[in-house]
Amino acid sequence: MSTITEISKTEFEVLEVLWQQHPASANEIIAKLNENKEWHEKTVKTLLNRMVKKGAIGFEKQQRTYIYTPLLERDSYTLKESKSLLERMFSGKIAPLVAGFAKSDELSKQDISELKQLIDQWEQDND
Amino acid sequence: MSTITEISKTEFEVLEVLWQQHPASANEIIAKLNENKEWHEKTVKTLLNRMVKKGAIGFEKQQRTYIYTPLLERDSYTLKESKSLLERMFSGKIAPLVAGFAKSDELSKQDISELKQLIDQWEQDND
DNA sequence: ATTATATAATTACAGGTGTAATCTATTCTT
DNA sequence: AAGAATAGATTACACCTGTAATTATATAAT
Repeated sequence: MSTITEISKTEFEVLEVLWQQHPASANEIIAKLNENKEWHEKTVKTLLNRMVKKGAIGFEKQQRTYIYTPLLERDSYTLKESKSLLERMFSGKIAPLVAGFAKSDELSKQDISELKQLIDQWEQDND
Repeated sequence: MSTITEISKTEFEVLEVLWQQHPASANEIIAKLNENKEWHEKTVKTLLNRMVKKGAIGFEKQQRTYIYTPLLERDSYTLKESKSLLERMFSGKIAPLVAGFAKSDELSKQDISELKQLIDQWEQDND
């Protein structure tokens, strides 16, 4: 529910596949993770365990195996993290972050058009 | 020079005041930090020490005391961190991050106008 | 029923972090 | 000169992280 939960970067990667597809067993999660890079089964199990303890995910027993589900919403978690970064390095403002990308040529035509789209939408919704 | 350096959140806070004003002695840094919240002198010294070891800051001896200087550019560090977050949670795209803010009403009229400004500038500079 | 196998729980372990206290060498006071 | 104050160096210490190995337990196979 409320995002008091702190999760680490690797824990996030595991949670990510659970967000994409849940509920899921440890083995399903491990298989999915291994599509991208090598993950040791034991490592993933440890991370799942830690996230259970942190309350970031929950599970149901399906006989001997556990079927996990996220207890944390992706959107609220990423928003919290984004706000934290903005707070820490850009006085909480979004523009300086975007300016940093612009300055070092990290923005594509596509990015710009997506941003314009968002702004248009915002302006329609507000005022 | 090249930003290989990993610094922690608290280290960043200390480095922040050094970026604002350098070179500076430990005491000057401590004084500045304490304008905002309580910082124990020993803690700050430890952090300075660690950053020296990491190569994030350097110093010159002024008799018995050290005068510190950042060896890391703020802009490149914040850009690196921003990119890292975007990579990890938004497939490297900026728009979804901004969309998250919009969705939860975290954008002000001011933010929007700053973003528009940036976009205009970008369009002028590019194509 | 015994053994092999699969799952989860517990333990490991080095390196980072936040937060200091203690030790050591030097400089300022008196 | 002797003692006090100070700056930096070293040590402390619990908790988090990344990365597993080991152990215990339950189930499947023979």
